Amino acid sequence: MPYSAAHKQQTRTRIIESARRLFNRNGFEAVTIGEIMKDAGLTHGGFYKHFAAKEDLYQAAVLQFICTDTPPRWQRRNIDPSAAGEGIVRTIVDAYLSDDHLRDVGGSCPMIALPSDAARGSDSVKDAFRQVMEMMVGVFAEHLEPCEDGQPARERALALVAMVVGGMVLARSVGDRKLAAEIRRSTRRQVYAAAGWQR
Amino acid sequence: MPYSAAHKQQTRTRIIESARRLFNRNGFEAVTIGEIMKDAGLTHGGFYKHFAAKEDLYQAAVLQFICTDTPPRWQRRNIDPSAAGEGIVRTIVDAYLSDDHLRDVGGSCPMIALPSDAARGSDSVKDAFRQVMEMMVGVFAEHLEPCEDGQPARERALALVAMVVGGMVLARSVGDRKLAAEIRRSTRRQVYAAAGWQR
DNA sequence: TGTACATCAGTGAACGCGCGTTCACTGATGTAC
DNA sequence: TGTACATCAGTGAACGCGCGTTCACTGATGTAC
Repeated sequence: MPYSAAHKQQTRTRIIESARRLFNRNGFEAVTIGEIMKDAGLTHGGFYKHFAAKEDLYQAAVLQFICTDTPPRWQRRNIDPSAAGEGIVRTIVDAYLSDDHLRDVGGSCPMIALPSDAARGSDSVKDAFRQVMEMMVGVFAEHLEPCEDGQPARERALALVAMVVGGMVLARSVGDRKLAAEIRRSTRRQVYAAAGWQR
Repeated sequence: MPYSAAHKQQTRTRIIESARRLFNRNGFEAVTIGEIMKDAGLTHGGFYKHFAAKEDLYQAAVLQFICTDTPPRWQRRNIDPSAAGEGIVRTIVDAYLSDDHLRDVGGSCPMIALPSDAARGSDSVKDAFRQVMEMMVGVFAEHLEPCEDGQPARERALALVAMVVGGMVLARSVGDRKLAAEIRRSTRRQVYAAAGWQR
């Protein structure tokens, strides 16, 4: 067996990483196989040794966000690894709504960078989106204190995720930097109020 | 002057309406000039008598949502025209998060159908997005009761818009109908709680 | 340890195709007389 | 009122271009002896 299985796996991962970054920036349609392969240090023809078709990359690129060993800078810089309990959720919310995340289009969460692309995509892309969302909802629900009014943790987690995703999606779409900052600030305050946190 | 100015204006509007519907369904990139013109009952060559380039349609198509005389069915069926005060906001929120809106991709709000397309678009598309958002924020801020904790009306309006947009964007992206319904339900309850409404 | 071999990841020219845009034209319509 | 004319919205063939995909090939590598 020439070229170890590990070598092929590494190349495949490199292709997916390049694809994720480029898709995040320009969408599924606008990015070409040639661009992805060039970014991965290869030529376009080799693509089909790893994937049957361009579409097969979409799901892999979305899932890469929750499977990667190398989280993007906006996560490393803004998520406090020593946080515990509700602090975990709080530090994730702050990172998610951070200026770093807004600007890091290539490394951003796919729910922010590719929502309308996914909505038009195949069932497999949508399922990848579902997995990303469920992961975030799961972390939120696990660490949020139970609500005194009896609201289920999952319901509250879903609403908080919708809030931060909506805030970032709008901030990215409106263009105006000041307005984008205002949207993120308002969203963060509302999340804090809904979760019963100070400040 | 052959063909009245009104006739040309009508044709132009028809093209924009077709474009808005098709863009909402398939995104800016995937829709062809030929498809749009065919949908408008014309042939592709005539497009350039109305627009200099395909890209010029993007802004017009987004703005059409807030300039049209014929609102989509999910608005007509779910928005109560007799509502007053906070009831106006409540009826808009219910319509926005309705099953009708989720399913009516072609007639949906561009903030739900085209967010990632807009984020990658030109300044003019982003400005159209800003106008759509500001219109919704304006209506919310105008009719929401002032908050006892001193939160500015605009800040609360922005957060509520982020919430309903985020809920719908996620509902459209995950594919699973039941999960989409759960997201919308959780979002609606959180909006109601944040606005201090009953139920 | 050295060598011949088989495998298959990666290369790059070539393919068919459909896109956005152009352009010479056609013919419906408003206007002048 | 009727007719000749000028305008320009709309037509459809044609264009260059770049895409996704294919395919004959090359050559780096692990294995057998």
